[in-house]
Amino acid sequence: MLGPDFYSSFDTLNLAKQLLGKELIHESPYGICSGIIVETEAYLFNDPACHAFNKRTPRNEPMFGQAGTVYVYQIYGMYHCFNVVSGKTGIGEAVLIRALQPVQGLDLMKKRRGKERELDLCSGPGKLVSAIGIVKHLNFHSLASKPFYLIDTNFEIENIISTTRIGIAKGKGDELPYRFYVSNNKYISKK
DNA sequence: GTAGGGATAATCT
DNA sequence: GATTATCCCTACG
Repeated sequence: MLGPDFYSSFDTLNLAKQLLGKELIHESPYGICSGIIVETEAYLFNDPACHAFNKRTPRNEPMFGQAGTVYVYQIYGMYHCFNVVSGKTGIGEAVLIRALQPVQGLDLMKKRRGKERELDLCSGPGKLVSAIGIVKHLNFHSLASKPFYLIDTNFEIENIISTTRIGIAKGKGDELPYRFYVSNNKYISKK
């Protein structure tokens, strides 16, 4: 299991890249699901798209905690997104996990998602949250402990592609190259 | 296979 | 009252 020092050893942009190739594991009461992280986005404190850009509020409070804290929030009234808090404690920054390559618990993921194709399980931030059973309850959880944590792997990464982020309004940080994904991986959310 | 739009509610102003 | 770090279905070629 990756410990607290892993998350605090990098600034937010570098952590976003370091998270690629790590295996995210959730041991829920219904079973274990996991996947390799293949796509991330960084959100910095001085970045208009960051939830913590304006000020500290009840919703973004986890972002100001220790690096490695879980930040889960609801979006569009129906979906949840999962972030890994990054940077120094007291500064609101985080890395959005956008896609996984499924590894363990495929049957449970298919059941939770109501989809059969592997490509439809974790190829988007809302999808992967649903697939591996992340719930609002895990907000503020530390990824350095069970039941929700990361491990290192031997996953081979040829190259990391850096592009602009998905779903950001024009003029609100849409031009920043803060999206990262594993090249030639078919499980990413989109090209 | 791809483009367009509707669903749906917490959060903040 | 506006906004939103999304997903899925439908229509069309």
